[in-house]
Amino acid sequence: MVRTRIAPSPTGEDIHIGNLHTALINWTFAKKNDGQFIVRIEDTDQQRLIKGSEERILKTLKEYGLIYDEGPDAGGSAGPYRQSERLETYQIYGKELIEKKVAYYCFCSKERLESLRKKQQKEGLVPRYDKHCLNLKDPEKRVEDGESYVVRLNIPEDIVISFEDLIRGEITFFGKDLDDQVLIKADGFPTYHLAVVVDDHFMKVTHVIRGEDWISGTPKHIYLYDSFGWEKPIYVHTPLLRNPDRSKLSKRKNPIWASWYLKHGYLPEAVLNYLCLMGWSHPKQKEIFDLDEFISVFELKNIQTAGPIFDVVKLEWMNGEYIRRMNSGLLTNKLLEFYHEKYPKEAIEKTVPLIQERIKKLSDYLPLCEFFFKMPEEYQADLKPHKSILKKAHDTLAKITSWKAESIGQTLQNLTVKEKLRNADFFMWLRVAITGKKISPPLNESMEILGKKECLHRLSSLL
RNA sequence: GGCCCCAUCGUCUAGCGGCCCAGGACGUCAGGUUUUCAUCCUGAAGAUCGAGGGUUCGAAUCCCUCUGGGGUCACCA
Repeated sequence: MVRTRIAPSPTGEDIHIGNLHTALINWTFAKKNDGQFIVRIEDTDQQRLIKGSEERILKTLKEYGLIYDEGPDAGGSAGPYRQSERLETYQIYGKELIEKKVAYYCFCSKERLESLRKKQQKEGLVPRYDKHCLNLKDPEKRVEDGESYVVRLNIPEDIVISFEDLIRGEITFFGKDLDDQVLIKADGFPTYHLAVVVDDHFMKVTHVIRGEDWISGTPKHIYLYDSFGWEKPIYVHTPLLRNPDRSKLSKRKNPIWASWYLKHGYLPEAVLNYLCLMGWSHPKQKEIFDLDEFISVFELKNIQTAGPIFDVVKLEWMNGEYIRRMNSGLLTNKLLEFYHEKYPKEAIEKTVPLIQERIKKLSDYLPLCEFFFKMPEEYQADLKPHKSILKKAHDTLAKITSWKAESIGQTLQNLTVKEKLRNADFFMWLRVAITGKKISPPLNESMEILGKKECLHRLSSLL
């Protein structure tokens, strides 16, 4: 039985787009194998906790349609799914490690650690704990006396730890390069390294699919699994999404919160489709496909190891493709929802055929179509020199009995011929007069939708 | 800096020893259609496959070295 998981920590505004990427892979792999996809909240850092973060992460995940089988608000037999609610478990296994001499109590002060680190750095050494507390006489007594302590992993200097990464092959680390990582902090909370191993084991996670920034932490996890005598999961370290300068995707250089894209008019299915293409490609080189298809053709082994740049331009193109291929009723509803029903459905419905091929994001709609809902407040061209021709246009249009795009167009066309005007000039003036803008949906059709009365009103108000 | 990961057009990628003097997509540029924009159509530029050595009859594909990029080195995840 395949069980995958993502383990976001509620220390940000929302789920990171990179985490959404790994969530997508975890979810897809679970689906493909009729397995379960779990969300576990890693809230062991009490300092960095952000209120409301967990709720937003879970909400965004749902908005993207990555529905989890088990999680803090979904239940499941391996719960609780919030690490802050599993503290006793970590305590028990921390003790077990101490008994097995795999871990030890450490009473060093922050100050000592700080000066040790400074000294090592000064000497050009890698900052590492010096095992100062490894062989204390009676540490249990000091713990019982209430002295502040942490529990550290005791990594032997001469050990060689290797593990197999499904897409990267064997990766080897040496004990001398690894630090005696803190497993249980002074506040009694575990650090990531203990919690992740204990939880993945008891939650029966079979495949640990996470970002490559965790590779260097993995040997510690391996050492813990071996010490407990537990079966290890299969590891897959996915490539990290990058900024255009190839550094790890960051807030400064990119919108990183997954919900940002939704708020700015991107469709969840388009974002997910684009994410599919980050470090993976369709066997038939297809670029646009839905999640069902992704599930059926996806293979973990085909994930690329090089870190891809997250290119918003291509994402926009893809979003535009999704909008283009959508049926117009659906697009109407999406727009209605996107603008919180601020505009009447019937009105949006009529305009959709005009703009469906012109917008790439839902948010492109309003700048293009706002003139349908209200008079232009400003005009992108000076119409004063063209008042007389606009007057003629007004009077000619006033005579039209059947207010249809075709007859409007024909009437205006005749006018340009009669007045010996260039189409491009005349229609631009009229376009600005009606819409306020130099760029708009097709003019005749727009005028038909606006209605005769409103069009004449807009023209006469300029005269 | 130590350790680890990675390396094909600007970007996402195809490629698993001969079908590749490297294919597709985004983007860019030029032309056509069009009353604006967008769409659409046609075409073009764009990668000495990071560099240098091997292995081989033959290498983008295998090996080594170097270079470059990235990650990680907390009582953060």
